[in-house]
Amino acid sequence: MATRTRRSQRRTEALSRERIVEAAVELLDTAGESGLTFRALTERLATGPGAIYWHVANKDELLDAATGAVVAAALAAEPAARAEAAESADPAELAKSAESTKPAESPDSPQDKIRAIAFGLFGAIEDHPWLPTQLALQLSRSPWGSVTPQIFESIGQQVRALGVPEGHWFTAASALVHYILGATGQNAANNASARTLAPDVDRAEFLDAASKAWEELDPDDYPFIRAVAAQMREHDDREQFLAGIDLVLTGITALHLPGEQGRTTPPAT
Amino acid sequence: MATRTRRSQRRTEALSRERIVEAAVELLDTAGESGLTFRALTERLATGPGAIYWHVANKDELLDAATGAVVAAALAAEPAARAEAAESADPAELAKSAESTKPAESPDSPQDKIRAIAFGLFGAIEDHPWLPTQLALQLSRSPWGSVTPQIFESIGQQVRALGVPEGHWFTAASALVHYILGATGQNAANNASARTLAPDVDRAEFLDAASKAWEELDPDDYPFIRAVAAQMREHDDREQFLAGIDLVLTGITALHLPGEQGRTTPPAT
DNA sequence: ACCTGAACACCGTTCAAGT
DNA sequence: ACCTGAACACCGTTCAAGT
Repeated sequence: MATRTRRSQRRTEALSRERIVEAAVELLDTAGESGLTFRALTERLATGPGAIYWHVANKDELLDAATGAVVAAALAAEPAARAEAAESADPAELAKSAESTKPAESPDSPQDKIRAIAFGLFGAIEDHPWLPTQLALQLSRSPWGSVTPQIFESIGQQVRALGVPEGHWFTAASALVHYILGATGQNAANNASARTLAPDVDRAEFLDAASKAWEELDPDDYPFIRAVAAQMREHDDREQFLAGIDLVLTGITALHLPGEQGRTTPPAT
Repeated sequence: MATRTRRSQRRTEALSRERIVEAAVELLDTAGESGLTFRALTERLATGPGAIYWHVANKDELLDAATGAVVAAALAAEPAARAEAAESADPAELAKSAESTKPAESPDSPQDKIRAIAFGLFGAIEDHPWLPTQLALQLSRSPWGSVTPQIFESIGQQVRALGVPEGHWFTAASALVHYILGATGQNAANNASARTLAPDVDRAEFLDAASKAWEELDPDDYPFIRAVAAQMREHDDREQFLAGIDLVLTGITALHLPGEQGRTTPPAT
């Protein structure tokens, strides 16, 4: 802890948009969304606010760039993500789901690639819990800004590879992306609140507490949540997340399967 | 336009948390998220900031209360929502999807109730475009605050009524809620950006412009989005939204159907 | 118990001035 | 072209004081 981000050191390197975005991500990671201010940024970069505004139009653009950088990294890490997931998840659980009666599906099937993309984003929130919130904010700022299309595109390509009829591409890709972003956001929030409420306590204990809180809800108003509280206690985040992906994938597959008994709506013609 | 929110008029009514939240919603609706400030609020309510802080802990709590009020209204409007939706959607489209080969399904089936809940929230964004963003922000503030559980519960009850095996309740309800919130957010953003970019132009022209922008993306980087751009031009928001709901419903139904050919993962035991 | 409103700390952003 | 840093407008929040 001798040379801890000495500002005199940094001063030598030239300021650039890239370095600013990098510093913004670091600040978001370590100090949270409220920790990213222009003053904190200028201190970290040893400059004045004017210098930052030379490279970046405003705070929103900076936030978008930070979000974009992290998402791009997560999507690029696709192949590695699966291995990492296997490593950090409960080995017993993983083995169980791997060996059981899964239908024939090639190792690099579109399904697997979709899971890999999803897992890449899911994993990114561990280091960047602010990601889902910023994705939502960016969506509201500019719906078809740069980040969402990246995710939509990478998922969409696999949807196409899945053999989904063209008329359903948009619907199928949207359903997957929305599920992924929603579940990712939910999980980031859970993590954050686990850390905030009890920083020293581990995840399992937090889930236990949360599940108890659920069980104490008014049975008349919240019968379902109460009933589901028990499941919550012993659920594994990654497993749950994957189960949701597979559920949506099942729905998508049904769009072009011959015997379409589960369908509730006609194709869009 | 004679007596337009005269402050002297209001002064007579006593200040209350309810009235503050009501004013906050109005401000959000008319002036957007950046328009809701304590100064604008004090002016509208003809008080000082201290008075507001007597009834409300801080801005986040106020935002949460506003979000909660609007969501509660949307969920309560369930039955009416369908009728309203039928009225404002393109009649030809609706008729088409209504008469065609839909499998036998009672008029008040869980599926229909889920669609009604979803439509209620979907419809609420017309008047309250800030809703999805605030839902996301509230989620990140307190994951199991008051609003999300309300939505989760009402969807969950129908999931149970659907006959989903208990082990999948959580997954099924989560998938639905995430899709609904995601699609709702996407749509709110589209509406907002349509209004911002071209306030005088109607929705169809905006979609046309957006779809053209998509078609101009680099074909090497965005083959899927380009391919899907054409679909986007002639898509109907509500129809698209419903198609996504039905896709997820199909996936859920497959969880407990006898011939489970679409499944890619074993049940959670 | 409920309300007033001046004051405080902090924020994003600007801009004349420097190199 | 790139950077400096004081200054500005505005924000959420506090709190001693009133009724």
